[in-house]
Amino acid sequence: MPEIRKPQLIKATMQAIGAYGLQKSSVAIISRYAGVSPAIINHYFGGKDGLLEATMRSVLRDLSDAVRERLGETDPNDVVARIKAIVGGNFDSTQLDSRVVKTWLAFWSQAMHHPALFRLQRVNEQRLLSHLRLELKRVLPAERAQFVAQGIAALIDGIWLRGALTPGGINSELAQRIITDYLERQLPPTATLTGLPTRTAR
Amino acid sequence: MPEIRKPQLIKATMQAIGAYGLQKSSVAIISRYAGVSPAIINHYFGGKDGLLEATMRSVLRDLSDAVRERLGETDPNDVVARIKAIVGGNFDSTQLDSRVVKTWLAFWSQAMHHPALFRLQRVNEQRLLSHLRLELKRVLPAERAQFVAQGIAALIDGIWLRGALTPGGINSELAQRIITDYLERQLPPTATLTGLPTRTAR
DNA sequence: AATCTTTTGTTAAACGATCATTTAATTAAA
DNA sequence: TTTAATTAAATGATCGTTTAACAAAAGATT
Repeated sequence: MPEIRKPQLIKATMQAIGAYGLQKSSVAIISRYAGVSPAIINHYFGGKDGLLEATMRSVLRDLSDAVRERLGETDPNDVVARIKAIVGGNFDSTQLDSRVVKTWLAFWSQAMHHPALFRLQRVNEQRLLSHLRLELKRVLPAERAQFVAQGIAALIDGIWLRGALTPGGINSELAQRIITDYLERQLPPTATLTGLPTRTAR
Repeated sequence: MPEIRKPQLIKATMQAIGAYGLQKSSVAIISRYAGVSPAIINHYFGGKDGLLEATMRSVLRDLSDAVRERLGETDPNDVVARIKAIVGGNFDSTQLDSRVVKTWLAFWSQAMHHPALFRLQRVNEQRLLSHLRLELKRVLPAERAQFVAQGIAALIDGIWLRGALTPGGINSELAQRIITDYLERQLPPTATLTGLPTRTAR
């Protein structure tokens, strides 16, 4: 008895949001994408709200997995490489899919009026910040590490947000170039020596 | 015959979005905030969509005015001061109001599925970028100016987006400190001499 | 093995609520 | 007297959810 319906409905939710937006993604439309009856949403998720919350959890987990996987392939002592892994995970191809981007943005604005979603999103934001701060504290004073972590986090979200509005989507390569450039200018000159050669051009 | 209803309804729209979110802001709720009949929305805006578009135009104009006003009080030759003016305008107190922030975010996610709103938001994004690029080109090579402008724009949007999710709201002072720090590290050493003393601590 | 019973998964249909918009009437202004 | 502003009420559509019934699978009893 493998649970086939739940992931099926979550996928259908993202498809619907990608195509129609959250506002117009009724249970009728979502269930049509999944090829099932609308009533089944209540059976498995207790209602539409439960489905939306599960969908958001799924998106958050995908992001978390992408970051964790890249961190796992990184030398634990190479601070620059680890920060690049975190950044790269946030611009992973799975996160750039148009349906995922639209789902993210829809939940972001929805979260402000929905305590359950608000908590989820906030935990996610704090985790990114603490990941970054943890690495930066190895090469910067604590206060400065916090400051730079906020800068990097803002760059990630800002580039992502602006890219969501760009017809061509997010330019992952440019995004990482901007953030790497920021990072290099914030690190003390000695810190970069332990990492890979980071300067790319010019 | 001063047009009293239109601004009244636009204000009511932002109040409703701030309190209930865009999804639950029906014409009934909005008109209740304005103390008028729901039917009047169609009379003045041709429908709910027209009201939403007018509301977004209003928000965009307020931002544009805040930036323009600050630029007007700035020495045309002081590049650093002018960029700080642009940044400061984006973190003007009128833009930090909770209802405005929620309205912004609601429209941002709505824009992806609404061509009229999409165009408005995109024009706004491009204008910020070109303002920044114009100033930066006076102290940096064109290609580099474009690069840094994208960084500053991303920082503005990213800090603003993250602040929207923070219980305490946006920390305007910290926001400007992060961006100023970024700017200083991007400018050639000579360029900062024309501006005010910018280094704050440490 | 075969039949009966129970549980589980699924749906069609109906429900009341709410949605944006239109119509027709009323009030106020010109 | 005409025009403009405003509304109450009605309209049809769509919303999320519930109910009751059906189909399929699993277990239990002969």
